[in-house]
Amino acid sequence: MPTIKDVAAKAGVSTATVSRVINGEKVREETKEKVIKTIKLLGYRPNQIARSLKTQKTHTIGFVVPDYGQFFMQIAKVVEDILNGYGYSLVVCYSDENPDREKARIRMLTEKQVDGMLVVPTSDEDNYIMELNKRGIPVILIDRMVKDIQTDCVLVDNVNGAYQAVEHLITKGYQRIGVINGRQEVTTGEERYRGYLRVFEDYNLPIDRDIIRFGDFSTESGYTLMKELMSLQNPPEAVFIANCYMTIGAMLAIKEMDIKVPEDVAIVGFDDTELTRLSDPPLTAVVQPVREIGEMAANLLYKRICGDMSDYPKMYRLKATLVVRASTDPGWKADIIEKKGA
Amino acid sequence: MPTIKDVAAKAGVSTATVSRVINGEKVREETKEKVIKTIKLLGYRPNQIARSLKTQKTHTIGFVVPDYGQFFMQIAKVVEDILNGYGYSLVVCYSDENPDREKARIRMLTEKQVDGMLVVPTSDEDNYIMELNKRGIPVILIDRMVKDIQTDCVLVDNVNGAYQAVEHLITKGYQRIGVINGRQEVTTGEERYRGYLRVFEDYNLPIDRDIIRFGDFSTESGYTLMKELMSLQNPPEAVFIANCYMTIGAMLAIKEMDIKVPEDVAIVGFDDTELTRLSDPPLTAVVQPVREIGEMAANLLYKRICGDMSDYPKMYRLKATLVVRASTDPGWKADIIEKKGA
DNA sequence: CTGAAAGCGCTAACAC
DNA sequence: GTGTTAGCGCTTTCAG
Repeated sequence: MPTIKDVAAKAGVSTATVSRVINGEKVREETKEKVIKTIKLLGYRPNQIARSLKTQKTHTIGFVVPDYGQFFMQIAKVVEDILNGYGYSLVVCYSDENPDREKARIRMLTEKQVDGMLVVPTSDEDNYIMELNKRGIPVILIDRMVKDIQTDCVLVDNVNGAYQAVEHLITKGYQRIGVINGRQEVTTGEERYRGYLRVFEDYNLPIDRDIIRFGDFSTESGYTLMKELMSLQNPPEAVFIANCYMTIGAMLAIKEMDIKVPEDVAIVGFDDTELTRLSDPPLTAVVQPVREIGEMAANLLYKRICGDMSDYPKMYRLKATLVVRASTDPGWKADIIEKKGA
Repeated sequence: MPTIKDVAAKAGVSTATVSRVINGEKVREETKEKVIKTIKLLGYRPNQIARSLKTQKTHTIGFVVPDYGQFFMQIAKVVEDILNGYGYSLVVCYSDENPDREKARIRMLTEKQVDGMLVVPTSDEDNYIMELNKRGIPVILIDRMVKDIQTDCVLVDNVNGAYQAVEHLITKGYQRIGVINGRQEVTTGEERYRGYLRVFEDYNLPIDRDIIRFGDFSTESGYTLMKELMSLQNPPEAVFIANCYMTIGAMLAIKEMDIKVPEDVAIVGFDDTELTRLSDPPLTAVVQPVREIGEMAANLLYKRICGDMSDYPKMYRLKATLVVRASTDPGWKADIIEKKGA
């Protein structure tokens, strides 16, 4: 690998000049051409490590997701595209919904000197986040909030999303509406539960604790809890499930128990995947604006990296949409193919 | 941020000593303790960039996947876990099945000076791969091979996988068996097609070009081609679909056309996802040993990074397994829950 | 407009 | 066992 020195020597200029050419600074046209030619000739590529050491910039940004499932990876994809466009590359790593692991990953990213970070926090406490901000590393929270912390974040209105889901069920005439909640230590989980409760309040309906369950967002928990619910003496007529993995688990349970949807129990899930459309029956679901989430987050982060803190702390609250399908509507029929978003 | 110099000064030793302590080299116990105490006191963290500049090692490895779908992300997860264990971190990026983009990502990783790379090539030609190897950057090919190239790779026996699938169909008594192939410029696509053809040869059955289609691995192509097939005057009785995204597309088409599986047409797909189990009906599929693929690849790469080239070039060929479900067997009934692998 | 030179923070000979 | 010192490859004053 040739270095800037080799280029300088071969071109008969100083390393400073070569550096200037590389960085697009003012250099006499003639000199510039000579340098560029030599660079090509030697196949020279600037050493990013050396450059980073000097400039304190790595042009890398980190993204910590709880898991590598569709929802977060779709976001990762749009984030990566946008950031690539700005000349940054993305390091994605997963926390496994585990605050300790999350902290470890963030620490790793910090040591790698990323210029900024996107994180989906696995807990609503603990604020190493502010520490990063203090250290001058911009961080954008995605999807979930951390309490008592003022920082940039891109969120979805989960209360409203859940509300729509449950209200739809009520409108459809379902009475005993159960819920499989996600992790309450995380704002999405808590907010969706809140949305569920609020419908009952607004409609002045009684709440039955028996059919309210708490899972951990995993497929397994969805499976177990759905089995529990449907084994009740008086099982729910409809169930709202607070995320996509639990919905998958719940559907597996239903399949296994030979229960008819929506005749025996209506289902409304959260998040949209191919599965929602292909499952038997296709699922009514609250769908989140994945592309927008990614765009807002990537652009906001870029703005911060560029030093523009003008509207800090900025909070985006995007709206989710209810998509009705057969799992809450026996008469439903797919007439148009819904295109794959990813 | 304190530097090694600050620590040295405060502890009253030389930077060399501090460095030795950090790197676990022999230092008098007394001195070591003093240094460690100062490190803690100052909250010192070694600057990885500086270290990399000096040692020429970044302790980072790159992974280029065609997409962020379940199959590759499951592999990424096991790879990341293993590599993390060895003190390496993983940068995953996607090529979008596009050779140019792939080249760009590999170039980016090279400039980031990764210590090694895992790549799922998007084409069976073009060998910048060897260039990397020559440059001393170990590369392991995953899932797909590059022709005329001798290098480490972890593959699945696709010919055999497809063979099992189609043979199963024949055993079940299906006669007109169609296929939706993947990209033939990629070894998995080509091999699976080869497996399909070989069954016909072995069983001395006629091949009908009409029901052989070529997609590009995408959901869209699966959708379109399945529609084409089923709109034929004489549609196939069974279809083998060469990857999971196309299977999804095909199932969407089937749903839309109101075709019964397996009564009107039997389906066997490739790769296992929750969808295979939840779709209507659950899908017979060739499942690849995801965990093993990741383990073999990560460990082999680590070995290479450590300078052990003993068995180079090593080629692993793992076996795929056929899992039979209702899409080829009307009598099938799920009795045990198949646990989520990821 | 260009060059000389001083580091960025760390490691690794090489001395002592 | 520990210190001195010369870089790793680049950017960036500061002179000229």
